[in-house]
Amino acid sequence: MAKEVTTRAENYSQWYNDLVVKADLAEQSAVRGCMVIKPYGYAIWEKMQSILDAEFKKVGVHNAYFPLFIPKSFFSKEAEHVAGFAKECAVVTHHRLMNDPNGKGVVVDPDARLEEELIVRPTSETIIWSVYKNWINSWRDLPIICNQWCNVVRWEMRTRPFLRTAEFLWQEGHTAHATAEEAEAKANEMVHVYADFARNVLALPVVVGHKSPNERFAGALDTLTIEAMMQDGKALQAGTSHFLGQNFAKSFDVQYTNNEGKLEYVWATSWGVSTRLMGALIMAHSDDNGLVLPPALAPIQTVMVPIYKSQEDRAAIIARMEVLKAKLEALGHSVKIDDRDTLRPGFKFAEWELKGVPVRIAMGMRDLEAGTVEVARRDTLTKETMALEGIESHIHTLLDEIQTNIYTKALSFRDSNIRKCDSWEEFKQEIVKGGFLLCHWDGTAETEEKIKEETKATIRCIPIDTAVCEEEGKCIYTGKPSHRRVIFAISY
RNA sequence: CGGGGUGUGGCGCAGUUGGUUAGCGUAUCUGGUUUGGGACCAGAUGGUCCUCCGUUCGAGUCGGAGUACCCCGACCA
Repeated sequence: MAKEVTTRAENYSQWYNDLVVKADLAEQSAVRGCMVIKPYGYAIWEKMQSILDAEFKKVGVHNAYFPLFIPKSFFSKEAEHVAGFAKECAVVTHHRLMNDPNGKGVVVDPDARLEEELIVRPTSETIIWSVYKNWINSWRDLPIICNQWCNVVRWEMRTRPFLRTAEFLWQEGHTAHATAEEAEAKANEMVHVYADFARNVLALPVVVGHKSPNERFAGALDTLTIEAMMQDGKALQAGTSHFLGQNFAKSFDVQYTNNEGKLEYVWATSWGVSTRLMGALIMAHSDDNGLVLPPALAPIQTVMVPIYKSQEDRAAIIARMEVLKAKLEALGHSVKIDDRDTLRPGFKFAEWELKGVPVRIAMGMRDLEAGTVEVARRDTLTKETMALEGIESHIHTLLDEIQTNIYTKALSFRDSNIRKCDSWEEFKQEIVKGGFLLCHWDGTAETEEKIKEETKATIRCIPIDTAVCEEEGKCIYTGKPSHRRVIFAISY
C-alpha cells in the first residue's frame, strides 16, 4: 500500500486513476479499454444494483434478458440511431478459429465468415424492439416495462476507469406504451427515480433537466438527464431517460390494435444508468486520504480495529468486539472486525480510510479497562472516545448523520460553483474555472455548436424542477431573446 | 486518429560525455524487538535493462525500425 499522500492539484485524472487502484476498486485489464472490477468495487456496484432494482419494482418494472449480439440489419433500421452508434461498434465477423497453417498459434478460419455480421450491443433498443414486435398485438398487451442488467460494448477512442470503458455494466429499461402522454410520463418518472437514488443513496446532488437537441440520445425525441458536478468542477452525466416517440415502433413495425379496433404505433422510452455511477461516487466525495463512501452504499459500514500487545489482550478485545458486532448487525449494519495479526493499527487506519469505510472503531486495553471505544468518522476525519455501553445506537444515528453530511457537503460545493453569467467575455473567463454557468441561450443548435467550438463547454441540461432559471433575458452569444437559463459546463 | 511522454527485479524509480560485478526505495522471505496513526534492526531472495537490427574493443546509455502503455485533444454513458 502506498504511503505517499495523493494530491489532486497536479493532475486530477491521474489522481483519480490512482485512487481507483489504491482503494482496491478496479484495475486496468490487458484488454484495450476494458477494466477489471475487483471484489471491493463490485460489492459497491452490487449494492447500487440491489437498491435501484428495488426502486424499479416499486414502479412496475420487470427484469428480462435479451441477446448480446445484434444482427447488423436490425441495427440499421433506425437511421439516427445507427448514425449515433456506428462509429463505436465491435463487430463479430467469424465464428471459428483454426491452427495457423504457417506455424504457431491460431488464426481466424477464413471459411467461417458469418453471412451477416453481428454487432456486440452498444445498447439494446434494436434487438428489443425486434422482440417487442412479437409481444405486442392489442392495447391489452400494453404497457410493457422491461429492464435488463447487462454489459454493453462501445469502442471508445479514449477510456477512463468507470467513467468511460470499452465494456461497461449497466441497466437499460425499455418501455412500450399506447399513448405519447403515458410514455413521456414514464420517461419523466424514471429520471426522478434516478435523481432520488443519486441524492439519497449516492449522496450526489444532481440537476434534473432536458438535454438540448444536440446532446440527445440517437433516435430520441427528448432526453432527460441527471447531471452531477465533480470536485474539479466538471460535469458528469450520471443517468438518462429518453422519450423515443414512435421512431423505433415505426422502424420495427410495432403496432397494436386499440379499443376501437384501429392499428396504432406504440410509444417508447428507454433509460439507463451504468458503472459510471461508480466514477461519479468516487469523484464527488473522495479526499486526499482516499474514498469517502456514503453509509447507504458502503459494503462495510463500520470497521473495528483492535489495538493490543499480547495475544491474551487481542483475544479479550476481539471477544468484546464480537458482542458489539452482533448488536450492530441486529440493527441491520455491516461490520468487519479487522483481526489481521500481521499489521499494525496505524496501517489499518490508513487502509480503511483509503477504502472509505464510514465509521471506524478502535479498541485497546485502555478502553477495555475504562469501558470505552474510540469512534472515528471518515467524512470529517474526527474521532472521539465514548462509552461502550449503548454505542450501537449512537453508531446507528451516526451513520445517518454521515450520509446527510456527505450529501450536504457535496451540495454546498456544487451550489457554490453554480453561477449566473450574462456576458460572452465573462463566460469565456469563467468557464475554464469549472462549475456550472447559468446562461441564457437562444435555443438554436448553431449557437450551441459555436460555443462548444470556442470554449469546449456544452449545454449540460435545461433544468426542470427549478424556478431559478425561469426568467427573460438575452442569449449570451447572439443576444437574441431567451426565456430561461440553461446550464453550461465542461464535462467528462 | 493527431500532439507529447514513458518502457530497467512484483510495484515505483535512478543510472553522468558509452567503461568492468546494473543501483535505490518499496514489497516479499527469515530472525528478533515492536504495536493508541502507514514500525525498527539485521540478513536473504529476486533482472533476457520492451523487441529486433545497427554503430563500437565495449551499449541500460548512441542510431534506426517495430511494439506496448500513459497523458492531452477529437468521439461518447
